Amino acid sequence: MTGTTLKEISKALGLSISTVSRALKNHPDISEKTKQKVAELAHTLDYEPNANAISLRTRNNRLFGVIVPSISNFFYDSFISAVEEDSRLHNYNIMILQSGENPLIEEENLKLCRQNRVSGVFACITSQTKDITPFVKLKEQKVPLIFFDKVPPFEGYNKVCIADAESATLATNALIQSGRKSIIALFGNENLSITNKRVNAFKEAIQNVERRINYQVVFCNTTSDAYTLTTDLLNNLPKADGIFCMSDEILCGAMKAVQQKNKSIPKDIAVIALSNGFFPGLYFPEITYVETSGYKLGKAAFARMLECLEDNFETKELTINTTLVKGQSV
Amino acid sequence: MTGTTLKEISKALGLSISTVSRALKNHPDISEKTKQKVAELAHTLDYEPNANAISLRTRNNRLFGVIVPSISNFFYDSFISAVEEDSRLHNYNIMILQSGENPLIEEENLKLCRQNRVSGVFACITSQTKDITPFVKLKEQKVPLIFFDKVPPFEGYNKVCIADAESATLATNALIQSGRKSIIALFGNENLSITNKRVNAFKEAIQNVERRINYQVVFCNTTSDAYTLTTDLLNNLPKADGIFCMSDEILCGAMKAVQQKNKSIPKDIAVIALSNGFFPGLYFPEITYVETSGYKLGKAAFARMLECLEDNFETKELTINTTLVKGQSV
DNA sequence: AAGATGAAAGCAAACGTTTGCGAAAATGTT
DNA sequence: AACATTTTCGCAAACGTTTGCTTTCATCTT
Repeated sequence: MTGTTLKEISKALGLSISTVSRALKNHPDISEKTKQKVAELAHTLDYEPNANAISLRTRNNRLFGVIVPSISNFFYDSFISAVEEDSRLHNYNIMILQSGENPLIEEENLKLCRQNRVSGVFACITSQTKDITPFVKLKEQKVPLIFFDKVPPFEGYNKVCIADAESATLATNALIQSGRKSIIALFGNENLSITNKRVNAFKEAIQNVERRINYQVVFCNTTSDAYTLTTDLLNNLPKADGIFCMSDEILCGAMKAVQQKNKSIPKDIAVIALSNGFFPGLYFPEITYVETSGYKLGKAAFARMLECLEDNFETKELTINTTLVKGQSV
Repeated sequence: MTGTTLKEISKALGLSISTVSRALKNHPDISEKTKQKVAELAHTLDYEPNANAISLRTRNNRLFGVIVPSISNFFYDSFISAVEEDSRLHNYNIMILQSGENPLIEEENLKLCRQNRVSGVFACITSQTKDITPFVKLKEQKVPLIFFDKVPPFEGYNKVCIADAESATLATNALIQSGRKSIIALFGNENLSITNKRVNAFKEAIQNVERRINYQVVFCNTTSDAYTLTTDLLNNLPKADGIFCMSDEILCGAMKAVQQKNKSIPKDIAVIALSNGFFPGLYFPEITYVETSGYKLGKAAFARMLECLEDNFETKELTINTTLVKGQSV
């Protein structure tokens, strides 16, 4: 029922528990002969160390908490995959927690992390999160905390982000260079700094060009927001010839509206998105996008975590570069 | 660093550890006065019980393992959400593990579950999984195991599945009733029983109708498989007027091909899918689908888990009904 | 007033490991 | 042969809880 223990093995072999423990860990103090015997019996008895006991004793459970608004999201999924991959490599486990855009659940999740004495936490805050004191508690307990993607607007934390401004600039310039004159620009939640950075970069890119370019900026929180807003805008601005989508969710909504209007891409209208790459490949023609790679972000976040585990004091803000991936939509 | 402990509270208050422990649990043996004092200090000291110590002592860590091929999948995501929701309600945590269609990682994940002494496991096997002895170990240790969706073809296990045959029948009949005469039928991995059940139901539904209906069945493992195969078939069978998609992955691939061919839905060709509902809503016109709800599946699986935790012996095979959700694609 | 009752709290063992230190046995050194 | 050294192993405490049992008082009963 509860699995073999060191005690059982030690009894069966007439050894002490400590000897068995050391034998299994290949400790030099133990002779090859006993190591053999122990290994054998452990195997036939299907011995599996009790992770809880180990964590308790060593005060290190080799577990990371990963907190995201939702796992139904290819961006976070790829982030998680990257973290998971590296965790496996370094013999860590991860506990994935969703906060569903609800700060209360987010706090619950943090409590879970603390109660499980995780070795570190990767967190992407919800767009509703104003108060980050639950996160501060972690910091007080010296458990490394890496914010990623959606990060709080405060100093003194580790942050790993997409190069928000750069990515928006890249996308906007692509639209400009294809000669578009009237652009619908769809952004996400207005509360987030990630959104504002992108909006500003978008506007700046447009102002940097001599030619006069019309644009309309709107904010939408969901795919269906994006759909209805795009539909409206397409009706009100019949001359619109370009759509800028800040995220995959938005791209999906916008594309539905474009399909409904029966606009031809890229002849009638160009579409570009900041994206992880999955959704753009789903459409025909494939959507041109600026890659905001959750995978790369995850790799960077993990590397930073490892640094923190060694020397805990400093905090850093990192940025992941982005690249334009050409489809046929611009 | 390591958080407040009962010992610290007890010392500060001149009480014994056991008294503090009982006070925090509202045990009747403890007076209201001390309960107050303890609660207060615990709060100001930010006491959080050490989950590892509790699990070790009580041999019950209130943790479920959830093993899926991938979380980048709306079906599994919604399954996980359901399980998570109910787990939260019952004060359980879940450990989400991806096996990435790799039986080796799947086994690793199971080992993790065993080492963490989880209270139960929800598992969806990979399409490559032939050998289920790692799962058998769990059974031997009397930890409840619920297979869901993709389940092994053996007796004596708890299984919770979509009504595979029924869903395929429903979808096929919808195609038939709209008068389609030449159907492209796209299915997933041929190894899986889930696939075979659906194929058979599809064929049967077609044979049950008097009218002569052409069809072509193909198997595809990925979205891009579905895309290329659909493209080919659309070329070879210009008369094709219906597409049956066994899953969301397949739907996405097929739709790309349809968009490329510039076929009009539903005039030129009807499209129907077995789906969780997310992707069908992304297209215009919205795709008609038979709802194979991961959410409902999760709810059922959790309920079954709870039953197992009470009386461990029996095993059951359950089935979730499906319903047709009308879009404008048929 | 003496024993019985009950309320409130403490003792100590246990969960399964890890690990510093000491003990015993085997080997080496002169 | 006597001592020093090394190899091999065991003892026991600790990690932070929970819980059966005991102890200590204050309160009732008669």
